[in-house]
Amino acid sequence: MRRWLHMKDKYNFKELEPKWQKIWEEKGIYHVTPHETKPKYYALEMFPYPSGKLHMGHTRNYAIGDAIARFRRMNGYCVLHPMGWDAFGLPAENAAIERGIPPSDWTRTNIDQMRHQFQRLGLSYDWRREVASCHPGYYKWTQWLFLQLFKHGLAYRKKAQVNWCPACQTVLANEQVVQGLCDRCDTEVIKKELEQWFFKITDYADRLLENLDKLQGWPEKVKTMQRNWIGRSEGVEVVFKLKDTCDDIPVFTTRHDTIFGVTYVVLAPEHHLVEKIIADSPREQEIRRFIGEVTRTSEIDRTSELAEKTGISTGAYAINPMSGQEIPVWIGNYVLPHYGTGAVMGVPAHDQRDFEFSKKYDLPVKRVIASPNQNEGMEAIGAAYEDAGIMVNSPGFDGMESEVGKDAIADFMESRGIGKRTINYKLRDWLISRQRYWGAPIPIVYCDSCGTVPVPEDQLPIELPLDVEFRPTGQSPLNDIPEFVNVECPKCGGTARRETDTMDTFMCSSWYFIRFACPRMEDKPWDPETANYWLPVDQYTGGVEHAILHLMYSRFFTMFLHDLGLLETDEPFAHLLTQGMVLKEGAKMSKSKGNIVGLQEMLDAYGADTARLFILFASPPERDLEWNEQGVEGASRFLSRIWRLVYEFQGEIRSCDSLQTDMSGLNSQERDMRRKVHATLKKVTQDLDRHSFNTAVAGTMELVNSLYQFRDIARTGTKARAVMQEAIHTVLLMLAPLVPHITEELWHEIGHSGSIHQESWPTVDESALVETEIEIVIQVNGKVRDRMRLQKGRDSEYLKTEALKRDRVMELIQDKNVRDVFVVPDRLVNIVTA
RNA sequence: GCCGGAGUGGCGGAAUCGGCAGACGCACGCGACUCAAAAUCGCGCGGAGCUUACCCUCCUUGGGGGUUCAAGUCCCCCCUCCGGCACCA
Repeated sequence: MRRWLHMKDKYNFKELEPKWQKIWEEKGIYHVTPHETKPKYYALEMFPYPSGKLHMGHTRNYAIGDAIARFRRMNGYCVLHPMGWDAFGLPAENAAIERGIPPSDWTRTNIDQMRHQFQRLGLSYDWRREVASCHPGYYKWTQWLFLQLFKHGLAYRKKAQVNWCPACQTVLANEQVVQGLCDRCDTEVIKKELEQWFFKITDYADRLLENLDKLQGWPEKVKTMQRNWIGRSEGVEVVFKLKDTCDDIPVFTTRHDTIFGVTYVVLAPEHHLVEKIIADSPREQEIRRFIGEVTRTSEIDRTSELAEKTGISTGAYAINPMSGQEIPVWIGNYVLPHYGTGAVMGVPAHDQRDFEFSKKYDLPVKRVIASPNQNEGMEAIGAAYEDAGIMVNSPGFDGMESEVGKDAIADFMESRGIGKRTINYKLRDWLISRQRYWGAPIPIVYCDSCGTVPVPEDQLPIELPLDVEFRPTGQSPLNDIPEFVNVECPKCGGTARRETDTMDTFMCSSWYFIRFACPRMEDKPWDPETANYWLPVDQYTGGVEHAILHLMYSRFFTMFLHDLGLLETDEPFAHLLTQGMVLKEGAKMSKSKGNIVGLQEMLDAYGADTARLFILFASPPERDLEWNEQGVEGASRFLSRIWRLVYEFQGEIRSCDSLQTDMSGLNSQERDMRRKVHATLKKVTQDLDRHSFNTAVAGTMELVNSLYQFRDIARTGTKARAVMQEAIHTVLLMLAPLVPHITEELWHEIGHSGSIHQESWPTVDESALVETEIEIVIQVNGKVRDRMRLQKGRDSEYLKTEALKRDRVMELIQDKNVRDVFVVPDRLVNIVTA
């Protein structure tokens, strides 16, 4: 009995999915090494935190990434598609505190579980390259990177007002504070004065900004978010002198054209001169009370636009360096200590905020910009005039257009040494210390005689001790381990103390995409030649929630490494796809809402291919996706439909020993069918290329529907059979990147012995697309009124005459004059009547 | 407030360059198969009117205006939703 007769009549994913997963793994068909002749392609999805369970958001991310990787592979690229674990972080510590499981064990168990789920999804990773950021072989190089930054003056320690999350018991970077709340646990963040490690990302502010224009493959949305975050603004820093003490009060402004309109100066309550000014003021107590109130206010309340602007006069005066005028010095709650110089000049006539402040405290308003349109004073309007205009009341600059005046004033200030052109950023340095255990230790030692000493590179990694007592105290638990803390100074050999803070986990994830090039290299973080072969990542796929944090830190690292000569590229990700969320009943799936659809349940009930197909079909990747159980049924039904089609024809297909390639002499039905096959192939190829998975699936469904209609004809002769055979091959190949198991199974059922995933993408036979006859739409006054079938390629004149001859057309235009006729060749004729 | 993105049948969505709106799927309805049900296969499916044969006509892509022979697509104004930023001097 011949083997194919054993083909099951029903699609049984439970049997075939594990079977192929095992074979793929054993044969290592997704293993990759640099290839001399093939073009390279680096497909990457954001590596997950090993929480223990994959959810639908993960599934979507990885289904999209896998489809991209597989499609490129079939198109002749040498594809790097790796996966790893962002394995340091707080949940492991919390699990340890709650359940007494050491973070390393908890993390390892979770990784094992999640890797198993990844494998059950049939994702085409080269698992030999797996990395975990908590592995000493990995974080050795995270620490090495810290040392390189330190060596180049980009890692430094300073005492500063920092964000402290009382729940997480650690400091946070600015990027990790969202509307005053902790990004991770939504607890209100408080300010603490602490000495911490920072990375000087601000040195790269301009490049981070400018390079965005080069990133053609990034969504505009993400680039805009980064631009806003960097917040570059051009202006001048102009120095006001304190009247009695001659202390400098530098002020940053973008409206130096309004300098003659300054009627007061406002300092942030935290400004360093405040102490000096109020020290012997008769109103000292009153002022201190005000400052106390402001600094006690939380960051959210203080920076909320709704918050009332309050201030207090210090009684001191400053001198306007341009006009020589004396103006009062105030302290205001709305002046932020960490932007610009922590002091602002007040121009109530031309800044709405200053205008309101001046009204409240009865400060003078002095108009220095006249609106070009109207001459009446703005006092009557009750608002500041913030637009450009003509300068007035500005001796030496009167009559100038304010934009021109800006330059003139900046030049004047620079020539007199009272101010200089300056660029300010909202971006601040990246705070990377964390007072927690489960992270990469900072490779620094403090010595009484040598000070801050970097650990020599040959002593890396500084390993994290594994048995640790957990008490969340706000101090790193590493403090309690004398063997860890007490060390010899690497410089002088004297007694020294190790830094006990660990690094922000975003540090670990800012370079993992490079490590994948050489995941097991021991003497170097990577081999430059290999890394330069693979990088940059050609297509990066992940959630938009990382638009700023992870994506900007990674760009910063890549630029830095480029500057060191360790990488050729200075941008890590050439193309970025940010996939939408998976929703249930319109809401994000979350534990608290209890609306999570677990992957495990999906895999058990429908299998990996159905889950993947539904997720890709239901919505375009960037858009949010509403989870719909009935939609999943539909996806499953489609796969069964393909299964039955192949089942029905596998005898015929196998009986042709080789693929029929002679397609001459087809009758018209066969030709139409074949045209549909190649037209679909063309469409699906384009769709996958632009990541339009939903339309690619829809197109394939349409083709399968047509093939069902063609079934009876397919049995009428060898030519028809050959068309069906080619069609089924094409369908399986087109779907292989999306649903790898069923296509592999059927590929073997129709007589192939090699893997479908090592096949080449099919080629469109352009000759099959040629249509001799075509339908032309006839419009009268823009409305479709008739259609005609004609030979393709007729000229406009012919189409026009033919259209006007039609009964239907003559009937409609009988008593009217034809004013004009528009012809789109091979498409439509529009007859316009008077 | 500012900056993005979106708004299309009962639902998810399609229309890639200004040229037939509603592909494909879900749901629903009808038919075939069946003792029956499920599954499957086939057909129908935006709304209204007119015919209740086929046809035909009108309306319809958040609302209003415009450009054009022709607009879901381009321009102007407005509404709603989502995301980001938000006293940044």
